[in-house]
Amino acid sequence: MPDANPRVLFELFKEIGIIEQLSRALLEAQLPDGLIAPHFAVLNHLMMRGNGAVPIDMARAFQVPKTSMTHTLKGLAAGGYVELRHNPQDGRSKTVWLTPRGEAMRNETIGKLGPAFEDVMTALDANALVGILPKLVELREHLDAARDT
Amino acid sequence: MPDANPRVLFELFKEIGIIEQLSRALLEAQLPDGLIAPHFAVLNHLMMRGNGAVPIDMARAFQVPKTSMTHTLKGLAAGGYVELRHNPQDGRSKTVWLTPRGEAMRNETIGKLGPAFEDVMTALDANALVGILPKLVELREHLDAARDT
DNA sequence: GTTGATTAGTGCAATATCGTACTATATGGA
DNA sequence: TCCATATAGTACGATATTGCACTAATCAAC
Repeated sequence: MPDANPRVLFELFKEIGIIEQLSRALLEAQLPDGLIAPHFAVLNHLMMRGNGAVPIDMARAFQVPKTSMTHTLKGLAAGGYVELRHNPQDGRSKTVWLTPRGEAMRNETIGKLGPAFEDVMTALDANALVGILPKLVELREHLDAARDT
Repeated sequence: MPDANPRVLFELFKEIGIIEQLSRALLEAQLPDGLIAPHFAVLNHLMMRGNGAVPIDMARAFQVPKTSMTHTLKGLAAGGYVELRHNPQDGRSKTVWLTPRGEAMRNETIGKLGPAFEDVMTALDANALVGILPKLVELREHLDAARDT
């Protein structure tokens, strides 16, 4: 009979916290100097979800305050990785656009992570690893829903 | 045939990052004003691993710089949750001791988290959730080992 | 024992996160 | 149209994180 005590959730969250820390370090080791994980997350978001996103929408997607997003975008723009343009639909807001430099950096970073990622996949039984993803998604969705209540 | 492409690791780490963020918010909502997750982690560590730990050892356990540990301990000591004593074994270092106030606060915080944790356990099929823990431990251990190379 | 190298802790500076307050723009109802 | 309310972005201040440099204590080799 498995241990279904809520106490194991502490273990689960502790492991997740450590993995987050280690994977973030792995990513940031590949990023250009001065850029950190949130910068990369924005580039990736623009790439996957479409260029020209509005800052407030990204702040909501990442669940960070809009002031944090302002700061992150300022860093990316200073490095020439994104370009901020006026939003023709709404004079209060802007739109964020990947530059070729930003797109290239994002792709190179992913490429640099390849070997480490392949290491994980071969060392840990890829199928079993992929198998836990749905459960993590479920957990994330539950926490996300509970956040409002 | 499952998707064993290393790309799914991005998904995995992304979910883990979000869960870390949400669970940290859940914890910090229960902590006294001015205390955050690292403070709680120290109290918990002293409780589980034994009172009187040396700061540098905790810094290593949490894989944070020793300056960060100094800062965290200063906050806990200012609130009266821990007490710093000289280390009779080593004049360079100190030892960290839970106060009754610190122990009580840690226990109360865990108590306050109970309902939310039980929600998760009932909503998500506790057995399946517990089942992913070994795989997460494996992943953490692999990343930890790869950190040095 | 003396001395050079190592280690624990902390002050300081640079940057990150985020709450508050403010400005500019947009929206919705009279 | 006009005006009250809401929203997007940012400046600013408080606190967190962390690298560098320094001090004090320890350790190791002689």
